[in-house]
Amino acid sequence: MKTNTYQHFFTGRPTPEIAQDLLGRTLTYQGPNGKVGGLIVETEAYLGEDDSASHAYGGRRTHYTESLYGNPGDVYIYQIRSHYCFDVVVQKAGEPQGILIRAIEPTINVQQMIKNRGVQGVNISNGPGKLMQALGIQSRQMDGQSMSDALLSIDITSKTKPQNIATSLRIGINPAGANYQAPLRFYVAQNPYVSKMLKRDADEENHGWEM
DNA sequence: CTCCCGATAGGCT
DNA sequence: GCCTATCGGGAGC
Repeated sequence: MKTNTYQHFFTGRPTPEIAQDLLGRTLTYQGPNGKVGGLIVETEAYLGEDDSASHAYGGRRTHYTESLYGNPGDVYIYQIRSHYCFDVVVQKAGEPQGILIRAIEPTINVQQMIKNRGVQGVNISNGPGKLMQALGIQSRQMDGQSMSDALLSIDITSKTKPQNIATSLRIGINPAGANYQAPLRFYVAQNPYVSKMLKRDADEENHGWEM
């Protein structure tokens, strides 16, 4: 049962562990121009009410953040400036933890994603707003839906194993107010589609995946 | 390549 | 008005 599999995957272990386990799994979107998607190469964990960087900090629960409080495997889509970003909701309902998908390596219908973005190369999807534009998602329409029946989903039945997983502080959060200085950003070391990637660190040979 | 700044949209207090 | 889990362009190294 797909629903139960989702529940099992997205609950019952620490959010940072789930965030790492998402690396190398395939994110797909069944869009109006066909299926598009790629391998997840970068994630960030947001730990809910006690995490000052979380939208649910201090129990903040509004119409806008409501879907963070939903079931494990639900979609949380929000907007920052003119960009849309995507979280997977994790942990049990009512516990507002989430994992931000920050970058993917395009693998499915790459030409369509190039078209959606208007650029080629790593800039197709090396950032949370960019990957959403690459997929062709430019609204909050799917916010609150379960991935088990949404057009947007993650294949949790298989993954391409990263050779090495690197960690860092999260990007773009206010360091002064952050309760969590912990390294809650995870990425596939040497994968060129990771955001803020230095060119000299990118491995053009195997993109950081196990062979 | 790295740093810095302005643009831009929507929801909150 | 204020804030933000961003992006892309431009200046300077």
